[in-house]
Amino acid sequence: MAIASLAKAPEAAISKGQLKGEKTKAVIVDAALGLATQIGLEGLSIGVLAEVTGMSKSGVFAHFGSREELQISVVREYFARFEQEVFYPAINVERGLPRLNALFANWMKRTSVEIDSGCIFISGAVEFDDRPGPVRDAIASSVRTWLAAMDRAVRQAQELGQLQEVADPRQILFEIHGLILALHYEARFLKSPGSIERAIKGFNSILERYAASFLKPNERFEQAESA
Amino acid sequence: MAIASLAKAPEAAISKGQLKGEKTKAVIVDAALGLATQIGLEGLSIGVLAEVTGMSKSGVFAHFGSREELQISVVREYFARFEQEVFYPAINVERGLPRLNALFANWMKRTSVEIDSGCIFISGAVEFDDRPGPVRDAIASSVRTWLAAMDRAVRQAQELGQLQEVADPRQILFEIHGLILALHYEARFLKSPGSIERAIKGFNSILERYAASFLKPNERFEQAESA
DNA sequence: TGCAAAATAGTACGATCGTTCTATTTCCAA
DNA sequence: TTGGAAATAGAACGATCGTACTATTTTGCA
Repeated sequence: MAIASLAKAPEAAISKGQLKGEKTKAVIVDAALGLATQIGLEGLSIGVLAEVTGMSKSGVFAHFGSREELQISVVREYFARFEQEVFYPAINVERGLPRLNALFANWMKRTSVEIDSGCIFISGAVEFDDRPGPVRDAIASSVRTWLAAMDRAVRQAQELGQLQEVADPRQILFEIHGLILALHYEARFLKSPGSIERAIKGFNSILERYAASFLKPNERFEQAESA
Repeated sequence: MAIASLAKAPEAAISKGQLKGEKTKAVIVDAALGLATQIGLEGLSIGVLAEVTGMSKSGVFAHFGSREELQISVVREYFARFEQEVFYPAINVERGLPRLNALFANWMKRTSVEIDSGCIFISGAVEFDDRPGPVRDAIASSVRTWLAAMDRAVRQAQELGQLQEVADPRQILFEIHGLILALHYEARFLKSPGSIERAIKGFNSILERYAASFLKPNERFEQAESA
């Protein structure tokens, strides 16, 4: 089960039973994803992509029909991997705080990696701020889908009496989102050390502040591994 | 007194006693700033800038000698205005929590405007993540200068016994920075309503959490105007 | 094995980019 | 007012971009 209807499974299904074209398309998207995380979706160029994959410009182009369609494919693939790394492993964890912890832990793990590689949901948001169109829509709906999943986890923790019922889940989510964005900004751009620890500490502060009662030690976030 | 040594006063000193060239340079930088906030520093094009200002491409170009130098001029001008709007009005406010409140209030006010216009410190961070050079340096040093000013305000509040001495100022700053970034992201990109209120609420939560004692009502942040 | 279809390559286009070079215009102080 | 400097314009450059159009090669089923 995907987070929502946005996941397009056939995308980038490496090898197996697919026509040759689908396979090389997956290869191209994979290369494009690597490029886009580093230099942004707007930095993507079909010429460079052709060079990297050892193909001709028109050969690459033919798979997408337009640069915009290529960008959309990259966003979809990025979302699929995000789902795979961050969301899926956490839904096997017990509902409530444990799952919320797992979701945040996975999100942190991915953001930590992206300190070096970059995050399309963040760079894409800046690039397509003021530029309506299908690419912007793809990014925005991906992010909204993910934030909605986090929102559900917060509400479940409330229903289970682990977080205050009166707290606004979207307020909690807003503050968590801020921690991730600050981590990305201060670590990736400003290169200031200790950012990861500060994000973790901030998350624990939020949980403590909204906790229905005092938390047991094992319910606190300690760079926990998730299934 | 500037925040630090970064402010280059002569930049964009409109009219008065300057050679003609300096005046038109200021006009160009002003136009470039308007463009850059919307489409980013990388989106700046000398051709478009010439069109907007009614000059020739080479006429515009001659003032800077390179596109990179133009971008640096824009960053400096942006910082100068940020200083003018956010920093200066707050240093006349009483040290400690009042000043910290004023700094945050002004920062919020500016960020609120930038929900429509864009912020170069945020878009620039994304654009120059992985691109070393003088433009990146100009942005990073501007942001660091501003964050250092905020850091000083937090420490002063601690020295005055208004915030806990044991608290890490950089932790507090990290969380505040996250609120601003979340506001920018969720309001400007996701267009989700209520973001401004959530940022304010988050700021008050931070102050309450780190407060040395219970705060009097007038020390809480309520969209306060600053001198 | 053969043959249509799919996949890839080759080439060329118009546009835009930053930059250079040279000419022209405008300014401003002597 | 004039002359040298400063400011601006004009035209052209090589490079890169996305895309269209036409070969050519490769694939996979009958």
